Amino acid sequence: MRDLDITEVARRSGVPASTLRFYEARGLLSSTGRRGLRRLFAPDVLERLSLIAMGRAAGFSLEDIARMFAPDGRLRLDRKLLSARADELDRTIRELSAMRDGLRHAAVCPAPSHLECPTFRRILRSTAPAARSKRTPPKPRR
Amino acid sequence: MRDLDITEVARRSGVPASTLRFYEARGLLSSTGRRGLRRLFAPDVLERLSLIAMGRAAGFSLEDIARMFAPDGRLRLDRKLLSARADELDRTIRELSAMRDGLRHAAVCPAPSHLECPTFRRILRSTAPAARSKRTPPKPRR
DNA sequence: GCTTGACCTCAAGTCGACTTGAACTGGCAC
DNA sequence: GTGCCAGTTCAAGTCGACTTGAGGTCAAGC
Repeated sequence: MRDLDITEVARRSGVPASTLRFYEARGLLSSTGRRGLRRLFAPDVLERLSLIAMGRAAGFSLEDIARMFAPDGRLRLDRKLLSARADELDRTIRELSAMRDGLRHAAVCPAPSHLECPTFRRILRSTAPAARSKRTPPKPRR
Repeated sequence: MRDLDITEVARRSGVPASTLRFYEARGLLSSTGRRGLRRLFAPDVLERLSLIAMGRAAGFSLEDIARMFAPDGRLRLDRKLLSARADELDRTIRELSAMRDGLRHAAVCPAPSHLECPTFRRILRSTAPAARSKRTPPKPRR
């Protein structure tokens, strides 16, 4: 397969050209050359973009992800790092599950004020220490 | 109980004074007066801070949270909003669970390169569309 | 009455991941 | 050969939730 120009990569991957340039600047991607000014990418950039998306979805920073690629472009995963992130996700999942249950309860709880509902108060108490953990849950981004 | 000064609130709640001032500016909190320059807060500010922490943990923005308090300070929860957030959390939890399983697998997978592992490739494929959802997983904050 | 130290205000900085804007350039169509 | 358009660069802006810094003020202790 021929190299793809940046517009083609953007179209096929759904990743905006501005992001592709940004990723290249961050060392996450490399272009194989230019046609005029226009960047060209080897076809495997699409797989690379999937890997990056997966890394992001798993909660790694771009910097972490950049380190997962060897200079030759091969994947170089640190199994310890992956395990640690899995543990982290596990904790998060537990917290979010409790929060989800609390929200569902609050949505149907008949108590006149939520502060009078024992279930609500229990969750409130269990959240307090979690607040100190300085952990922010996922947010949809534009 | 007497009103608490800002330092006392910070000490008891674990929330930095700078954050308390910030929350007040955002309308999430209100001080009852001053002793000299120093802000005073009614004791129930502590419960309010727990509610805010809970809201944050559930993924609401400060603006959302501010709207959950009536002008008189009472809780005014929008059950629809809570349900919607619960559904959102549910989706997130499922995604994170898949990701966690993938990470655990990758951490022990014996395939020489992860790209050769079928499990890894399956997750890679399932992540791709998720990448378009523009959803960022939770990150520990300092 | 003067120093001190903790709080005050307000503007600006931070962090991560991008996006946007201004000014420029080069291949392609005509 | 020339004009257009989609690319290019680089700096700056955005978003949310705070934190930090500079300079000001006040209650309290000596």
